[in-house]
Amino acid sequence: MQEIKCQNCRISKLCLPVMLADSEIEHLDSIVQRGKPLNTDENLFRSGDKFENIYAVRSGSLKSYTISEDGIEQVTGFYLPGEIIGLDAISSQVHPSYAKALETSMICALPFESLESLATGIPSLQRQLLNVMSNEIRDDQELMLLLNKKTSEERMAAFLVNLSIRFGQRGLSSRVFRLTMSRRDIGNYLGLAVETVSRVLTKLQKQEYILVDDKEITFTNPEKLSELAGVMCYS
Amino acid sequence: MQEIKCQNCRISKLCLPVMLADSEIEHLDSIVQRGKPLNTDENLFRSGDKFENIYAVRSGSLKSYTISEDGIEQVTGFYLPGEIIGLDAISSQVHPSYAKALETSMICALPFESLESLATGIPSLQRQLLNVMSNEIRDDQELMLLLNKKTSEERMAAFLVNLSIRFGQRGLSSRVFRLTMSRRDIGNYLGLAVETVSRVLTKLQKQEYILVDDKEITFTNPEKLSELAGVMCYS
DNA sequence: CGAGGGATTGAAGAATGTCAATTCGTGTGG
DNA sequence: CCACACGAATTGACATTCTTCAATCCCTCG
Repeated sequence: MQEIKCQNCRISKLCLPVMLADSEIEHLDSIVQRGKPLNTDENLFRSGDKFENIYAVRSGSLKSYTISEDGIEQVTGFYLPGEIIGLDAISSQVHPSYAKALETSMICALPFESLESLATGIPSLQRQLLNVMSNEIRDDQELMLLLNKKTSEERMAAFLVNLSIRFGQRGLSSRVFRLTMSRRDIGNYLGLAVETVSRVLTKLQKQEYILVDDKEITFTNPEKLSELAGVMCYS
Repeated sequence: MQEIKCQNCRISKLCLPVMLADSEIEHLDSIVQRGKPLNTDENLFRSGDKFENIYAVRSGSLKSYTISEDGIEQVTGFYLPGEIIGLDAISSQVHPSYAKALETSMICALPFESLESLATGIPSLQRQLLNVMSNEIRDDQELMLLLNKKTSEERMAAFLVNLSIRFGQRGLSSRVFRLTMSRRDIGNYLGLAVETVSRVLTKLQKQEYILVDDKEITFTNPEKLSELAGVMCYS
């Protein structure tokens, strides 16, 4: 079996190596640490952990979340292969959030110190790092609009369309896909009660926009769904 | 009158120059462009504008906002002296949001190309840039929790306490301060109707947590207010 | 086979939004 | 200089969406 390297990683074009020359990718690859797979419900890191690495998802999916003083959980994002986790810890040097695997997942750890000094010598890497962070800021602002101004249906539609596009970018079907997160996680993320998520999904099904089979979603009317979502801005 | 430079800027310790050596600040200062003041309601940039600079607030205050396809405005943040605007444009090279002055404001423009190449030679500047972005990501996630899980009172309290702390950091009173934004902007930002903002402010006043005189807010019980806010995480 | 968590569905309740009227302050033009 | 108009803010009455509580179903796992 071939060794896993950035050079032969199928999703490198969605990950940090974008825009890097072959020799530069080799440098990057040399600092990447690939551990054993993370099992479902295992934490990649916890709030309060010392910040040492940022992480790229190689396969599987994760959720990030914070827990407030009063113990309320807030899901802040879902991460698919090629996406970067842990950027919110850079300034404080301590993770302010948690990250947990939604399914068995392979993770690439990038020691931040090494990455930072490597980036000093590779402008396009430095740039890509800023790009990834800039995207995250933009997406978070999009999400704010969603949470502030949209109805439960619009939120759900936007969520599904967003996921669909991201699956598509990763070579999977954007029409049929499996949700790896629970209804509870979705509701938490979108600011809705679990029951509301359920209701909205059945309603969207009755309108024949989607087909719901437990975790499996099929788009039967992607146009209408996108329209309802108000065409979110994607990375 | 002394020329305005990063070296003698009172808020440099809150801005990009943090952690920079004197000689490095001089380098940074050399690329900073300081234009004429921005008047109330003037736009610093608009959505769709080509991305050329990021901006540091020198004095005054601004709001950033997006406008969705259906014309709905979403206020995404308020910026005080020392804070950096425009980071969400880095990856797309086009501003995805608007920025508008809430009062007469002085702005420092930092040509991003120059800043980027300067950062390559000054690791602590590169680092500070990442810090600022990391902070913004963290704060946005905090805000998400606020919008998703908190009542109107808690949101308002969190908003006021956050502002209070930021004013304090800038050498202003954290007990008495003036809101530069309208009730409409506050409501928009917090995901509340203007009327709700009004009602909540009067309610907080009746509970003797604060004193409201139009735009002027006085904290009469900061402890209770912070408690209600759930002690947000600040940068 | 039983237990438990996830999901769905129904009914009732609460928080916030919407609509409408009023006040207040400010700036503009006669 | 005053009157008027306009927008911002406040307050009340009502409507709506979503939440909460509760019961049931279903699937998985021990």
